[in-house]
Amino acid sequence: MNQKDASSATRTLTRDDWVKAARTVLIEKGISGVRLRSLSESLNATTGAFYWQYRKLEDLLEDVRQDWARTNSDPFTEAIEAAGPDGMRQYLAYVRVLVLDGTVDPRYDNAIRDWAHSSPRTAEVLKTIEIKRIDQLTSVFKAMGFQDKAAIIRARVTYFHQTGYNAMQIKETQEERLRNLPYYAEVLTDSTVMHRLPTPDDVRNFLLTGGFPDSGVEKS
Amino acid sequence: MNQKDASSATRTLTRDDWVKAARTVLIEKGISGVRLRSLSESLNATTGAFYWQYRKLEDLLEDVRQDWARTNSDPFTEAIEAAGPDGMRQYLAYVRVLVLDGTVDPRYDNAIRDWAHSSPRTAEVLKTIEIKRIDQLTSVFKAMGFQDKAAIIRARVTYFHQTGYNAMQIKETQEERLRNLPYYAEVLTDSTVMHRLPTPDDVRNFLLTGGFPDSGVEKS
DNA sequence: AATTGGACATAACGATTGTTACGCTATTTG
DNA sequence: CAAATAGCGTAACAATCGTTATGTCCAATT
Repeated sequence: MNQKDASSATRTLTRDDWVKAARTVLIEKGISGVRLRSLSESLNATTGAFYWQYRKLEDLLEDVRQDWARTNSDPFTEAIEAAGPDGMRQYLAYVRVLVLDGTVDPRYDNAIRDWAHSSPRTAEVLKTIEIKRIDQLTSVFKAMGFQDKAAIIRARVTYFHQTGYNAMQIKETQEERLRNLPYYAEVLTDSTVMHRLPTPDDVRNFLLTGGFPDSGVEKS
Repeated sequence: MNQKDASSATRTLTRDDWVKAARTVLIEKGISGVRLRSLSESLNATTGAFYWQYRKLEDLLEDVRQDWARTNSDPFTEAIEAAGPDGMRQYLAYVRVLVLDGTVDPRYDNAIRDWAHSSPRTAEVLKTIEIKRIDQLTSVFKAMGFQDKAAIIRARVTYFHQTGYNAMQIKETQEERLRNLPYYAEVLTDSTVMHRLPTPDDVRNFLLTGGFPDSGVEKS
């Protein structure tokens, strides 16, 4: 029943293995599913192996929090910064990461938010990241031409909307979601440019190219 | 150390006492805080008292789910139905329950949503209620004059927005929230009528009276 | 070849969980 | 007044939790 498989070399679990395992369980079962013995089982190891890498469970959990802070925020930051100075292009980059990229897992956000209700430290990390995200969106809407107050409000509605959408585990195909996008975009950005995109593929291309490559994005 | 206080009559705990205690802990500590012994302590009783009222813990938890389904949904239903046929008045009634009434506790919603991630039965109850709520909001926006598709989208944005707002435990005074309301309302309903309300008290009165008592609500 | 140390497995500890069996008491019933 | 039952308290059960002490094996070093 011992591990003699997986090549002949000595198995060496890394901290990253534990973080990945914990993240998977956290996402699928919530923080109450993150137990030392089941974690160890999923890695074909025992609790003794864990305490070789970590001094206590809390240390692993802190690594998970930091992992989330990076993997679920950096893609947005990078995409928006790469979109240039145009606000609408920045917004489209944001939506592209949300809908088309596979890098960000919204269920990870949900799990962290749930966890935050029973863990002050998690709540602290969450709050820090959320303030960063909303500030980011605020600057996007300012770049679109909205005044300070209006930009803050739209950033909040956009972020709350996304949070609520994720929290509800909506079952939609990507096609449906792309088809609905112009309607959401109209409410959130007050722009109707995306209504000129009749098919989901049009919407997809629009997001991937960052808007019409010829005319740019119009604003009144 | 026995109970000889609280008048001379025999203490008689009801199922409702247990439900209320469980709800309080659920809201403040999450489902992982709902433990038999601490529940019993909060009622100055022991676990033996619990098993006189319930066969098992799950039976109490089901009562909590049903309690939530009622107390956090009925007020919206009643307010909207009492608002008459005008869509904007219905929307204002919805917002009034949300912001001014004290009957609905948004943290109760959060707790249930968290719980749903680790409890399939809770997820089932939650989904049922949420479909009901969005359908309700959809009919409100239809009454406002929006076409089917647009009404559904606005209902979702509104509900997701509310869900996200609650999930994030925003710290705002009621005054701030009232002051922001016209901006949110503009985005969600595409109406600027509430911008004529300069002070929080104006917004409050507007919500309580269901709109301008003289002119009604204008639509193009 | 003998020794050492890294990378675990094994097993047990105390604490806490839901649950159950049983004992007690005050009120009601006959 | 005696008996019965409702309404609990008490204590122990097995299961599970994080944690620790100790044992074991393979690889690298000397």
